[in-house]
Amino acid sequence: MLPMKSRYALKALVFLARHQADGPIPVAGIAAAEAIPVKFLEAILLELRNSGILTSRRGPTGGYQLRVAPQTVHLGDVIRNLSGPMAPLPCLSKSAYHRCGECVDETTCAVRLLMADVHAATLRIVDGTTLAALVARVDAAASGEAEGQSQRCRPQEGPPSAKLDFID
Amino acid sequence: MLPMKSRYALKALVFLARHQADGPIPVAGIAAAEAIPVKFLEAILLELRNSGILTSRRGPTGGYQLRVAPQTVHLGDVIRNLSGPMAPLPCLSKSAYHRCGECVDETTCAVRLLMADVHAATLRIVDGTTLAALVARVDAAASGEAEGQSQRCRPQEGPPSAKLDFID
DNA sequence: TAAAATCCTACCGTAATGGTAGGAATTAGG
DNA sequence: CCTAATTCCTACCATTACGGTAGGATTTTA
Repeated sequence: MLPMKSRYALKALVFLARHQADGPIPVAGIAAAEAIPVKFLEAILLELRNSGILTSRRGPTGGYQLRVAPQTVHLGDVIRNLSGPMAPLPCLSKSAYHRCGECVDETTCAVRLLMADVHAATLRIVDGTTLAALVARVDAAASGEAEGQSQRCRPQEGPPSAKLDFID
Repeated sequence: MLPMKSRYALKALVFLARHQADGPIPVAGIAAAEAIPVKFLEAILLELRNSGILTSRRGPTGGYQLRVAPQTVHLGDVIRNLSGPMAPLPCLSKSAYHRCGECVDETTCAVRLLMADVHAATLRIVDGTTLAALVARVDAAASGEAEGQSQRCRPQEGPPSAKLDFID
């Protein structure tokens, strides 16, 4: 299960990406629009700011704003920042690796071999999708809704991305 | 994180698949070979038996044994049986669906659109891999270890599997 | 009948999750 | 300079899931 923290963060980021032009937006506004507990969202946006993806301004007319372009925000990094590594096994995490303890031989561990594929597939999606791409996809879902055409997730142009070095 | 319950189960099943010819194998034997807490494994194997994938015999010379062919055991079902549905969001689970509560419009929910892909990719792997295939892969890893050739997970012959209806 | 095994029920400590409470610091507008 | 709106920061807390353990009842073989 993706933790609420990450769910709320993604929702808030999509919202902020949509309202880039409107200047800083207060937490209360986002919370109301997305039905997220205010104080909880407050803490989440603070973390996102401390990790460099948001800017904030205090006082009246203050609020949060994207610091970087939505095209440069990789969703995997968002999830990682808030909820830690996503590896399904400790021995598959690059950033927080540690042996499984019970594992007799890591290179021939059945569980590891299976979950390595799962992990790789997950990373390819979450790290291969940017905030901009996600917003585009939501738009596509909104307009294509009637015709029922569910579209793919990566409408990103350019060469199929130069060897991303996925972390976790 | 894949729960220990499922990890242990997968290890035990691989072990049992390897020792199919040896008749029933007592819990203590598997636990010792795979470094799994005995009483915990006891409970796990019991569940696997109740779900129909293992047979048991009591008393001396008793133990556990595969009830079905390893080619028919889909690893996704094993995980589901022991640890419940794997959907990363409640609204993506077929077997335990329920709305996210905070979700304003489910069909245009950004989080859902993203995680749907992750979920699908995961199911394609865990439900597309059988116990037999996993054992084969471990063997491949064991022999290919020196040459360092990491091989793919599905050496299954036949057409690319007739529309599996993945559950969770 | 003794020993080896499965089977079953109950319990339990620890950590993570999903928040809430309360207030301090900053800033804009009047 | 005062007030109100906002971010920022520190604590706390209830509930649940996880990863087991304990103890014994039941079955079966030798």
